[in-house]
Amino acid sequence: MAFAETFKALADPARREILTLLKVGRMSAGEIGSHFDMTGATISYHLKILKNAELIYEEKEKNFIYYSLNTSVVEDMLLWLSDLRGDQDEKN
Amino acid sequence: MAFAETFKALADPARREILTLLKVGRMSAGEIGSHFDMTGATISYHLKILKNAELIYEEKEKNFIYYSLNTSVVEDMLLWLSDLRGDQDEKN
DNA sequence: AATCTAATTAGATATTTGTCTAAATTATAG
DNA sequence: CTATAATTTAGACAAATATCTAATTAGATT
Repeated sequence: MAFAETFKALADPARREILTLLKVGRMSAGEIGSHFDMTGATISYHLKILKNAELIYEEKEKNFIYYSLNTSVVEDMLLWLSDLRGDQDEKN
Repeated sequence: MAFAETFKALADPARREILTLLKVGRMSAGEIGSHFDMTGATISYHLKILKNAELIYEEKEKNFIYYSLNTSVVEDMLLWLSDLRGDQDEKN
């Protein structure tokens, strides 16, 4: 179970920012990197962690790699937190 | 804004376990510790991180310190994730 | 085939994190 | 007011994390 990995992936601000960027739609690694003051290698490192946590997936196309958000794992986080928060709002 | 702190607090499995224990009700530091194979000092360290993240709060009573879950910050996490997940289920 | 481009991998390193033992704190109970 | 109990704080340290530069891989274009 990769649940622990997912929480750890979410713990870094750069990675959360990447996920926010991907809300709009898929983006190449380079495009993602251009939003940060970090080397491509570092971006690549963060993308790998997000990928391992199954928070994003990649599609290779030409010589670009496009990344997209995988909301189904976000769904699992929501359930865990919702359960933690308790029953005061059972509609989730 | 302690939002980043909260995600980091949630990243550790022992800390998530502590939160789960507190779902049932408040518990003293020692009682919490008895559920783990760690020294009291280490439990204290984790409690401090959860407290700084405002995921729990403490009440001193006699010579015990009782910890309880603070669900309002959990609520903030839920909102962030819900927004990330997108609009396919707007009821939250 | 040679070269250029996008991205990743490898290796190094400083910082952060989780853990321990030992000491200090704080309140209760004799 | 001293001894005990619950917890935290301090200091040390190994492991994990985030970052960089340099090298490598995989495709695309000429």
